Amino acid sequence: MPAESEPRVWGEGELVSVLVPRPIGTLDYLVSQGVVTGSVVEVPLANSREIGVVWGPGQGGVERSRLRKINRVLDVAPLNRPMRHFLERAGAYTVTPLPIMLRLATRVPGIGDGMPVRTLFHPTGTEPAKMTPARRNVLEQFEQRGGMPATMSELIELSGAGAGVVRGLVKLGVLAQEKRPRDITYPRLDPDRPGFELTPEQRAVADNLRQGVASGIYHCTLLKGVTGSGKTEVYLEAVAECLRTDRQVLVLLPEIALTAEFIQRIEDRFGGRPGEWHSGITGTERKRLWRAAGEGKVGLVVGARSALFLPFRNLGLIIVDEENDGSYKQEEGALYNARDMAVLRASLGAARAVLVSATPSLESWHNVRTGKYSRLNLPTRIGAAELPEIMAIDLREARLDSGRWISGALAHAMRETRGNGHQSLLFLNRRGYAPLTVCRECGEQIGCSECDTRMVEHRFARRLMCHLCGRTTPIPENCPACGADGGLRTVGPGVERLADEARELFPDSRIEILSSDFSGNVAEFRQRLEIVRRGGTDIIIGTQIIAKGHNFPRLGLVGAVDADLSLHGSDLRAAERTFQLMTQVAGRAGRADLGRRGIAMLQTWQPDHPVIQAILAGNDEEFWEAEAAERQIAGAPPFGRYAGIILSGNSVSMVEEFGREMVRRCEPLRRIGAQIFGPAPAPVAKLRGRFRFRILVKAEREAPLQAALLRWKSQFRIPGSIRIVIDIDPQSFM
DNA sequence: AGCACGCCGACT
DNA sequence: GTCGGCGTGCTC
Repeated sequence: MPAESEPRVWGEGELVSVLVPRPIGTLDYLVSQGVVTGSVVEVPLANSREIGVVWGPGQGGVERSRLRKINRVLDVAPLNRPMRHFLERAGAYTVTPLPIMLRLATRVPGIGDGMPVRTLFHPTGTEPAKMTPARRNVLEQFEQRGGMPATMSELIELSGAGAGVVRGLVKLGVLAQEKRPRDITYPRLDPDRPGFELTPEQRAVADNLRQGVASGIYHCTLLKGVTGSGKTEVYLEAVAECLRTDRQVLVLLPEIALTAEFIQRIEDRFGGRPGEWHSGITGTERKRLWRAAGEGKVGLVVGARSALFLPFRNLGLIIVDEENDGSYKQEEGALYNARDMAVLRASLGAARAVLVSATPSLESWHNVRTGKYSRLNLPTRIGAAELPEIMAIDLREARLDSGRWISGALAHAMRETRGNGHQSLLFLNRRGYAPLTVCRECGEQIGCSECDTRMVEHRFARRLMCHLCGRTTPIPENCPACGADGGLRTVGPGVERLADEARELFPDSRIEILSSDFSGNVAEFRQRLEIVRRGGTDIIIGTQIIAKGHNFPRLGLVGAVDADLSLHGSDLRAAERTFQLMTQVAGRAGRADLGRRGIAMLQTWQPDHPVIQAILAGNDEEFWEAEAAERQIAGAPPFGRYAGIILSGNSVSMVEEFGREMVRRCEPLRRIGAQIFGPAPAPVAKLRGRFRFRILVKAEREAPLQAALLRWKSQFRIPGSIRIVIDIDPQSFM
């Protein structure tokens, strides 16, 4: 890391090294106008241009005659030192080349366009030679607004004339136009508006977090609170403190669908909307927020994991809500875990990190235990709501007919809940109608042509869909393998099919399906949620998406239709995930004052399984202890570390052979005591038409894994037809 | 990553 | 004869 205390300034004719988002990394350029380290610049590169960042002094080694000049310095704030440092460190940790890290931070379309402008029109006072009705209409608008300038869209709207009329008037010199910066600022959030009424327990935790923020030094806190304990209200006090000291706050949420509800809470608390950043945010708004973050002109940003790469000027606090959520791990492109990177970013910028969850990840739990993080607890539910009564339904005794998934006991409880005027929620973590279509004649299971997966029937859309690549096909009449007519059968339940069953059982009930299939349209999803929340639905049928912090005040019963779903399989985190999911889903029930305790029912084939038992007992500490002990024996995270190396290409034999060659020459890895497994077909052996193999590297926690991986990889000349991706801390290892 | 250069197959 | 496939190499 280059030592640097003050931002270094360079003047005309001096040599700087510029990081560009291309694999070459840094290149030397001549300074044409003053720049500092971190300045965002446009440079000529081959026969095109590229946006880059001044990274340090020129490295030399290239003849001066071959050096080119920086085209221009962009009118945006330079990337500050903590930001540059963060990109370097995050890249080093995830074994991601720096140019790709830079891309994460600067890939904002139109970033170089300068301040957004808008064109305003106002009359010059001259009369048009020829007055037409349309022209008169336009000019009258100005009289009505006392000569105030107007935008084109305002004029069209108010006068009913076309844009051509306005442009014509400009041409005649009757109207003048001028460009003004469209400086829509983010509202100042007021931390001193009266907050929520906090209980003494909440107040104590909030005070602790607040003092931490005020201290101005890095620390990470795990905020563990049962569902309904008011975690959000509590950490918003830390947000308020940070805003008070004029530093910026980033709140990360795992799911876009959660942002609308969250932003409303922010508005209620601070009297203004925060900046919002996720894949659903469009061009102009992205540009505006990126710029404002760098200038320190937005106090609070709420966003998905990619918001972590906004160039904050003065970040004081990062909140990671639902920190255990698997979607914080980016699985494509740059592979990073936003939760871990958030902690890294906080530590480099003297900021606080707060990881929030009802059911923390084992990693965070372990970090508390070893003293790396501290922990604050909110064990009590607020209001009259109590933890639900949790019971298991033994599916072996339920004797369900084939094609049925709602047991008699669950149906009975649903009927009672309805009778009490409350809502039931059925949880099933499977989108679509049926996860599998098989041919009864030949046994063919319809799969995706490009991926190693089964096609999932979506009856609503009348198509089969691959949940990995998104490819869809019409539902075939005949078996695509043997051609048999009418032999295709759907197997297993998805939420759509479960809804059919519920409709049959409760024909008079209003039923709503909530799954990520609808989150493509955020507005629609939000509307559906609102209807559900207001009690416009009797039975909610949902996937994982409903386990993530939505508030359903009228919910009386939660039924986990298949509590075993993620227990099978050899995934190391399966037990942890099931525990978290079930606990959170169970926690949905009885959040508000329903006058009676909520009920959670887990349908399971293995009621004696330790995970099911731990959920029934509501004893999470016991669960973590047991899980940690098993991981320690296995040398698995967080006690050891894994890295996955995914090789992909169009030729199976070529990819596999290259993988074998890599394993054969693994001296650099052996030297740090790592174990190497594979190459084996990757968990998804074929994706978008490319065949994938995986090599698994297992190392001790303190071993210099990243450096060894780089040394190892640099031994090989990788053919252009093969792609290699290194995945540090993969989510699944098998 | 782009983009040009360059060397071999099937076409107006 | 040319158009165009994508392998190789370069970008301060």
